[in-house]
Amino acid sequence: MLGATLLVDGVGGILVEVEAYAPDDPASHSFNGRTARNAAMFGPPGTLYVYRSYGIHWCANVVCCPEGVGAAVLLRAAEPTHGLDAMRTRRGVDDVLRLCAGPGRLSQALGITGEHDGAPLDRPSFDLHASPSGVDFVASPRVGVTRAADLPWRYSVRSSPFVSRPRPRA
DNA sequence: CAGTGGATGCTCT
DNA sequence: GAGCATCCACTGT
Repeated sequence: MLGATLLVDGVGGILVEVEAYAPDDPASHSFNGRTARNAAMFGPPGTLYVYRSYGIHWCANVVCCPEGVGAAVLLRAAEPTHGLDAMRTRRGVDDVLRLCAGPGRLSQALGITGEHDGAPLDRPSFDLHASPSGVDFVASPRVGVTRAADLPWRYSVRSSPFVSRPRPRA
């Protein structure tokens, strides 16, 4: 996922920070099995899983495992490349470094909401372009999780200024 | 810069 | 009724 370009209605950028959530992972929404909320996590690869965070924000994940497994990758940050004006309007922020730096911010900038939960990414209005090979990345602990906090499953493009805070080491 | 607290809704106990 | 895979504004150095 790192280095891939994700666009929603032509607006988006290059993914520079993601987090993995596995089915046997106490921090994963799928840990206690399938429910109404997490059903999209059990869909086929390429399915979008969107949930509401802290009552306010939307957070977007991409299913990257076979159907029925219940695993997904949280999209945490992107480097804005397409539709900067639309993103600035949606975010109410001018600084390009803060448009997509964080899962709630990224979803807001790309216009992703609960209506997109369960949507397939290989169809309009989405565009997902594969990353170039050989992306240089760093692994670090996941942000904001209390269970399985030791797993270094937050992956960031090394030295990218577009990642969220707290900034990963090296 | 670091630390604190409020907003706010839904899921699961 | 607790607990969030968060963000922003505000405080004090």
